[in-house]
Amino acid sequence: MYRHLQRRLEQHIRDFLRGTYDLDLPKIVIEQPPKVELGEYALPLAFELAKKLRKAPRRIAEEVVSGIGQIPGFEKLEIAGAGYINARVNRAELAASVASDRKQSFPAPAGKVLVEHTSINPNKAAHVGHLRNAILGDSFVRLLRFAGREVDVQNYIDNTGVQVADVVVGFLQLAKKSRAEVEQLAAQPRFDYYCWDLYARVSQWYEQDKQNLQARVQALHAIEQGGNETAQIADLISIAILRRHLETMDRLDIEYDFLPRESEILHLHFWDAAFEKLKSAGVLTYESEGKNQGCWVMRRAGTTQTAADPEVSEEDQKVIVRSNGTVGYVGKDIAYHLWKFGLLGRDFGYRRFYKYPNQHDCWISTTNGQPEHPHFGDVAEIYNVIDARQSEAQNTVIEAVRALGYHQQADHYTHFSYEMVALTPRCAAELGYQLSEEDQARAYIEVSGRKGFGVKADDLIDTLIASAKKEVDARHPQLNDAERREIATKIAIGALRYFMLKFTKNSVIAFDFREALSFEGDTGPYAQYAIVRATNIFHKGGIDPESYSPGECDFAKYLDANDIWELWLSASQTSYVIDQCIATAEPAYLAKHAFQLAQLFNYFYHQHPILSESDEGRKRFLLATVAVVRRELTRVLAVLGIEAPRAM
RNA sequence: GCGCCCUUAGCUCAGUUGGAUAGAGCGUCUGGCUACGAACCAGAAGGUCGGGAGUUCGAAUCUCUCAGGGCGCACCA
Repeated sequence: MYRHLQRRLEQHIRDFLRGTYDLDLPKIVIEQPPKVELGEYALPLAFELAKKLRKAPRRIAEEVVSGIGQIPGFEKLEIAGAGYINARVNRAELAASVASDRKQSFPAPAGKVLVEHTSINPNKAAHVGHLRNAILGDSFVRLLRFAGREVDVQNYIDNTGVQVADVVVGFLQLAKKSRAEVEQLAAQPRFDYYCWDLYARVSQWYEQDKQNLQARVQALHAIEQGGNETAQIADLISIAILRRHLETMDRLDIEYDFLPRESEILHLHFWDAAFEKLKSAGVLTYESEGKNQGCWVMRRAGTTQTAADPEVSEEDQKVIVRSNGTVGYVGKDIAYHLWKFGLLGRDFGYRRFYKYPNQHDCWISTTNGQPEHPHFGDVAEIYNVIDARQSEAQNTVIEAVRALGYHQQADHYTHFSYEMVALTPRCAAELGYQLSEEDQARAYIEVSGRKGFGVKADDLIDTLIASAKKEVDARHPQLNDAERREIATKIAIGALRYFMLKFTKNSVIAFDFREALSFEGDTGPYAQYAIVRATNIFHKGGIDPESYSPGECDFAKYLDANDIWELWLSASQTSYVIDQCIATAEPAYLAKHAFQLAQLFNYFYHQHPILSESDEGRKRFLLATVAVVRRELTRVLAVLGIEAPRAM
């Protein structure tokens, strides 16, 4: 509703400027005044126009205010300070509209959106860094769906790469396991933890003697070729670990629609199709001499062509096809992304792989698939949730798409980049890792799967649940254990998801148990608690919060109070904030909004006793306020993937 | 060496399109539960927005420069 009024205001301003000054500004800045007393929208417009119109800002503001006339939904425009134009909405009208939850429909852009996230190498347990990726990605999916977009969620599985090969080497060379034994181990509940340790052991083994790296090369070869025992073991491992990852993410309500695997990109020859296009478009060039002799290369993203040297210098070359004829990761990624946009002319085979408790099917790629399957790919926009370290590789893929002439697709290819999660030295010490003096002095230390250094996702979730459970046990002894566990789980998920979302994407998270385990202040449970409080008011009053309607309610009479009005205003902004989140690819703004709404509500809750209110009209109004905040906060948290428990 | 990112209160972070007195949480100190449950609320202390220059009516935000930190720059993925 807030968003709707803002657009209306903007339109009236535009019409006025065009009619009076014959001006068409590229954008009209509309913001919120520092205090609600000043109004709901602020326009610094007069400052910008002062020079253009050769008039004092205040004078311009006066002309706008007196000339613009009545705007539906608005009370009036006012001049403030040196020339701000503040707009006051009709509070009662806006409140009535929010209370009845009237939706202003905005048509969503056409076309499907593809969000790729998680994409963990299927060779070890997921850790905190992967959680940030998955939670950011899943929340963005929810944001898009809230805005009415159709979204495909994909999780790319690199099942034929070095990392899987390393664990295969671990099983064969270090653990001396047979295929049957690996199969048995893979059926164990925490097979991913076993592999976590084994992977670290293999990495050490390589360091002990560089000769050992031969084993990796051989395993990698065998896996890529397929049809042998090594490849079968690799497949066994990657499938089992993948299932574990899906289970871990399912604990956080994160689901996927399709799991494209590198093995199919290889076996279905996606690269061959892409290679032909890239060659004929001249995107790739063959190097007949120099250090990249015998390779097909393209210009690395971020490097620029100079007039003096139109050829791509060796420094700026990215090898796409190696001199032995095999294609590297970036090449496969180009092919994969042409498929995403429906430009490759080939498709995966599909089969069902995983069924979520809600009956939703997750599909996986295969060479010979089922005839009936959903249509994946062929989308209008893509978002790749991949950490910032890979931005150069991502940009190279985008540039390849662009160089093939697909400008529109390249413009709708977003590297949803985020910074890593690292551990504080204290956290590392708590986990029992020995740190060098140099590392101890750092603000944070990068997690490393190779070193087995990191906090495993399931461990973190378990710790959070246990910690929440202790609190719930103490606060709600009357509930049975299953009920308390259910509540604790929701609190734990709320805390974790919020923690990963409250930081903006380009801030490195220095992970620390103390902060992540906090349930107070700027946390998920704080917002959940506000909902529980709101619900309790209704329950104590014997009213159903979902169906509550204030009936005749004189909003105008009660909304003069700025503190309560601020709460209504904030509650009306959900769609507006969500638009901002999508436009900037930044879910953190919604987390901030949830916190602010909860904070305003808690203040209100403290200031205004409701059930004991003797004035019936005022009581209805206060209950309507609670109902609206509860509804909006629940909605906002749902977009963040957080649910409020029944009690806290 | 080249490229990208970061530097805001004791700590951890917001500040999206340049705009009104730079905000939160935690921590510290003070106060508030006979309850719509205090996982809460109120108040206090705490800032040369890394340094410098520039653009602008206006800069934490844009440009340049210096300093410090992080991450990339494989015929790995």
